[in-house]
Amino acid sequence: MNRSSSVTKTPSPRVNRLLALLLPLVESAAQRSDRRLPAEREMMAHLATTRITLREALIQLEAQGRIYRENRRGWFVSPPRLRYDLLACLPFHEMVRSQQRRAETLLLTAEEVEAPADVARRLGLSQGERIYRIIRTRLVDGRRVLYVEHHLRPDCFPGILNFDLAKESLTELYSRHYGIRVGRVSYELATTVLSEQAASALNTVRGSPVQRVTRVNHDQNGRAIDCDDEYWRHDAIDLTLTAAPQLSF
Amino acid sequence: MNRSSSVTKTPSPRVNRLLALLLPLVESAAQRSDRRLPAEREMMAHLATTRITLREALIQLEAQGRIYRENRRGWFVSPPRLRYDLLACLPFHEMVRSQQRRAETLLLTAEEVEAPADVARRLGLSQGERIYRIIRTRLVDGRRVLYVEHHLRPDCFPGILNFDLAKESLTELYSRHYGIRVGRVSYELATTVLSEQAASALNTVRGSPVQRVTRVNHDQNGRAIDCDDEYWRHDAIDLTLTAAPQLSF
DNA sequence: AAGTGGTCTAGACCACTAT
DNA sequence: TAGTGGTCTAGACCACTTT
Repeated sequence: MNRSSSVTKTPSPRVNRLLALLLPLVESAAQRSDRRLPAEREMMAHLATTRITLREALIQLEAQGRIYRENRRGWFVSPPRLRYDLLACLPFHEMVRSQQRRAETLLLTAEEVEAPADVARRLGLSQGERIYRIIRTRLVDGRRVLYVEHHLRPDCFPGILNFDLAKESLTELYSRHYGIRVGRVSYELATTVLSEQAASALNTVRGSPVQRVTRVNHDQNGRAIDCDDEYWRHDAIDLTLTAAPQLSF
Repeated sequence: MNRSSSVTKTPSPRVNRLLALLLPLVESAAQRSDRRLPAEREMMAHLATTRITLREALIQLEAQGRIYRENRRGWFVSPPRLRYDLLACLPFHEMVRSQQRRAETLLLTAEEVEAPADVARRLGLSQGERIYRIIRTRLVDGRRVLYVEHHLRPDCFPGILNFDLAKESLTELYSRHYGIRVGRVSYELATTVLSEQAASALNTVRGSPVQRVTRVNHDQNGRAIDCDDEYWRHDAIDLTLTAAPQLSF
């Protein structure tokens, strides 16, 4: 059988054919309540290909944001994305609820540690100064989509580690108990991969692509008070933002 | 030989070992003028592994943004990232020059076409209306880092296709010849993969991750005048943005 | 023509999840 | 314990780039 029926120089590789053949499987899995795709060996037999080749096609679909995997559990069709408006600055639970989705938060650790170099730089501290670090996993409709590390200046938030950090919004704690309101935020966005720890917190695997959102919050007086490192499953969000351009520099 | 000397449940897989072994190679390649890594088969012999396993490690490094590939040419160490301030709204050449880098633009096509559904939606047109589409590839220091499709409302910019679109900045054409200034921009950001066409324009390959930046420009009166679909090699940019949060919705 | 990465085969064993 | 995905082996041929 001829792999390329057209005159293009590059023959359509098998993976491309597979991508087309997989689409109906994806669509029918999207109808199922668990959104699960058939087992790899099943698809491999059905599509008459090798496991490595099939997996390459699946990884393509994952990179496109159409499917995702849970470590050693299987492949699933991605639910609709959450809209994440960078300038709205909504607390996570509010953002999720406002879109008729269900939010959950798991607290992994909350402790005082030495500031890593990049955190110290962003908060204007010297390296080795101590900060509060809060690590959480956040879920939307039961799916783990976000791994986030918060780093707080302890002088701004004494005793904050004693609150129930799985339930409370940090933003609300800031204003309600510390009288601090966020006056300016700066973001840094990049595509990257998860650390081993973050991957296991998201039930996923080393290689999957993620969207990193780094945020530094400043108070009303322009002082950096905390920063976040957010790692989102990239298929889970639509980052948006609307603004009038700054006229100079 | 024991692959895991600690008590962790997950044994460190070979790919992790490879990643560590590859770092010195990456560092020494970063010194070379062409920034090129050794050939895969050479590294594979040097590191005593298989090509598939080696390639998996390389793809990891690519996903981390440390190295990149050019189709069938080889692997290279990524140069320092370009800072891309979303709110600065600088024209490409200016943004690049201001960071002491060298910018180039290649014009691929400039023609009138029917608006695709998503473009029509973003510009507030009905599907099938005609628009100007300009497709360009942009380079930084000789490296192809950006594939961008512009879609323009023809009623705003009659005759714009006759300008030298490889040299001229669209933003400047807008204000100089059409008296239009951009009053508001809205962005949508996502991680995705390249189409076949975009991949070949960037000398890269189907699977490589890219950062997509979609922008809709509005004029002083709030009317959508054009939109871009930008596809950046994800290791080429640092997206940044600083703003005061909006107080309600 | 030689060398490069891109793709593919046909298996295998392992760690972990689900039952 | 059976089934799943994760990892790995040892090759092969092909399209394209470079010499």
